[in-house]
Amino acid sequence: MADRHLAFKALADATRREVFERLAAGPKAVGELADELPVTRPAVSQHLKALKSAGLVTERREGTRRVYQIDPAGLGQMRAWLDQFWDTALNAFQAEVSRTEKLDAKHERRSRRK
Amino acid sequence: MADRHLAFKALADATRREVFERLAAGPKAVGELADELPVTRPAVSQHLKALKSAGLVTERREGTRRVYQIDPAGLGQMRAWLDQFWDTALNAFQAEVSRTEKLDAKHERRSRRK
DNA sequence: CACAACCGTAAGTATCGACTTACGGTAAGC
DNA sequence: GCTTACCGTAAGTCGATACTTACGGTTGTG
Repeated sequence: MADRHLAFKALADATRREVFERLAAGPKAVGELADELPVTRPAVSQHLKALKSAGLVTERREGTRRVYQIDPAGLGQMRAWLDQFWDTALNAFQAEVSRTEKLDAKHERRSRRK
Repeated sequence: MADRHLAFKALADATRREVFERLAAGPKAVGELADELPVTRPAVSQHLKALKSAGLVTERREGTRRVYQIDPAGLGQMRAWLDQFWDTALNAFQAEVSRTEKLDAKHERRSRRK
């Protein structure tokens, strides 16, 4: 659980990302979040459930309230994957650039010859 | 254009992420990608369109073929946002941790008193 | 000038998903 | 105990979207 797929899918929705960003400022209860957002409380509840199963937030009961909080582990894992992916992509990109430059050099020689 | 929303949404789909990851190894044509994947060529074409408008890949015509390639800029922008977000989230998290520790200390004193 | 290779788009379909209202359940205040 | 506050889940609805097949358009090849 809490794989990349769920994390990306969770952050893909605008409202859910909004919820997540508000939580980044500090822990909040469900009702508080719902008051700040243009959706109903159950909608926020469902979004929080998705974020939780993605490993991005944690839940804590505080009396009758449900306080949600960001889980740095989820973000960190996502960031780590993105970093690793960034390396291979950049390498492939630069390899392609140098390959193209060689071709350009050939063309250069050819056009200079005529 | 090419905002975070489009990038996250693009990477949220499993097939599209698969396409993107194959492209990370090096540039490929549409047909090549379709051969390696369990979907038809038009489907791949549509996914590439989404990735392109998200700023994650670039297109290049090579004869009758359409070669797609990763655009490091898109990934970098995404990574930058995640990094910035990571900072604020971690700060809020640690602030919450120290706040909780204070409360725990109070409880500690109280229980030691009885 | 056909012919073939390669591809994007249109159109249709079926599933997914984000939202709502309605309901039930648990903890705090009087 | 009874009410109030706060919340999660169920059920239903409607739009988004990920696929498919069908079609047309452009570029190399004989």
